[in-house]
Amino acid sequence: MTATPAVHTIKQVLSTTGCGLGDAVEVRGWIRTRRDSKAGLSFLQVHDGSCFDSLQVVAPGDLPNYADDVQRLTTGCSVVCRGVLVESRGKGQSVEMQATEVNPVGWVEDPDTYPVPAKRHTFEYLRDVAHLRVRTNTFSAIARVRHCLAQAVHRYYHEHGFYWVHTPIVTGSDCEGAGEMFRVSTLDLENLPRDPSGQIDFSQDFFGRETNLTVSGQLNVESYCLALSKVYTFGPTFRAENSNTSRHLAEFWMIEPEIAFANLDDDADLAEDFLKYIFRALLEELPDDMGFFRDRIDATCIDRLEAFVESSFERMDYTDAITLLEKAVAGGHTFDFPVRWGIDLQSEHERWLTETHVGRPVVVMNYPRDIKAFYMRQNDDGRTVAAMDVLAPGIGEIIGGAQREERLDVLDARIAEMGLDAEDYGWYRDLRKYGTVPHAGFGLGFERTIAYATGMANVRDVIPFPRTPRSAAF
RNA sequence: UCCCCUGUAGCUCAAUUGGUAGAGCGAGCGGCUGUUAACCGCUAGGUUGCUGGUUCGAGUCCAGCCGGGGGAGCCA
Repeated sequence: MTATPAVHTIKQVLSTTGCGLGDAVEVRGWIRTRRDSKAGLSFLQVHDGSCFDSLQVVAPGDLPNYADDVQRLTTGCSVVCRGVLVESRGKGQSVEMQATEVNPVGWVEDPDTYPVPAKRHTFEYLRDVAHLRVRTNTFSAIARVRHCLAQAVHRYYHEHGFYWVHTPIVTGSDCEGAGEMFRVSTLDLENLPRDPSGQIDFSQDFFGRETNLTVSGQLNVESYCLALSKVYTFGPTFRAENSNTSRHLAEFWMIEPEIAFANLDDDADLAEDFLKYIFRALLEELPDDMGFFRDRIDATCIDRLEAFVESSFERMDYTDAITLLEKAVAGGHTFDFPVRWGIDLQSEHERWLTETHVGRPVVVMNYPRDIKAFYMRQNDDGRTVAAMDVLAPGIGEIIGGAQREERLDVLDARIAEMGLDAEDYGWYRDLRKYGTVPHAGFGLGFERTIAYATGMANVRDVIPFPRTPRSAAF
């Protein structure tokens, strides 16, 4: 009576960790391809998501269910395989399983209609079958990269003394900045309650007020920063902007650290150190997946990340960036949008700075106050604020951050100047009344980070189930 | 929201000045093979996104609608 073989992941089997050649093991997964040999055996490529590579399972023709089961296996079927690990006699893998049992678990009922057969597909098509696209090489690799980077984010902050703060998903609308938001309501859309003046009566809504999905955890995380010193959020955020680009999602994940007793330079230091840390982790932990992206998606992605973690970010003042752009124009370069001090940098300007002029990430700092948000700290020159954007080649703005205005009188003046109602910012102003300190933070778009790291061209393909205008299937 | 491109077999694409809708891949069957982007043969598979218009005749031209992609703006 042979003992039941121990269950192993394909990652363990291929790296012979916890098992070795000659061991009897069990693996569980899905068929990628089946190749029959009339020598009387079949080769099954089995993947289970534990690593990039699949395991070659050699099913001999004398298995009792060879004709009834093994030869009917098609791409997508799930199986439990038992057998002995042996050195492969073929090329393409060093270890394979000589199977003693191949047990189908779930069949593909009609191989002709299986949405992801073993052939090339466009990413556009695969978005229509997002529930199955993760069975492909590309999307399982993306899932592992996403996990790796998310773990690295938490590890970095944990190791550096930051606390992860769970800021709310549903927020009162008062303290949010500009930008379209998704309303959260339990009111009956067919029969909205009205007050005497005919306005919708939100006092009858679930929260007794207007509420929306968060567009940023920043304001909330500032409050925790001013008690815990170093904090961050990492969670979903929602923008109802009708943005149709390869860089925007209606639902995306954002990382927002906030540090107390800190200025804009500290903020830029943090951004640089943090990004290098997570990319270094990715290069070290997922060489196989990154190798796939290099070979099939973007030949330069590994070189780019290696250069990224080795070189220092270029830092320049907005004013100097404008001067550089003006010199480029004087030298014959043409932009669609004119360059002058005071404009917000257009995508073409940012691309020129990071791709053409510098060739690596650039931190642009100290923007004109008139084009930035009310909470950004005013500089002594009276015309700029301590804001920064990190621009990366190929993806554009990846980080937006600022030192926050910690002086109540200056903040109030700014609120009034922008036509906002100070009453709406009561709790936020309290943070300046009671033990205020200089503090700063930034927001990093997680999907843009993944796209940058892998060379994937569209953020819709680096999140499992993308939400975009007119698209929320699954 | 604006500009451009686009919609033909399960998927990726052909189809000349408007004139009988094709191929590759995938799938099924057979052959061959310790195979691995396999290879060879056969077979199945289509109201050409929808609605209307022009025409003897529309995949092709026109209008509207719907979907997809790229860019811009906004931003992360």
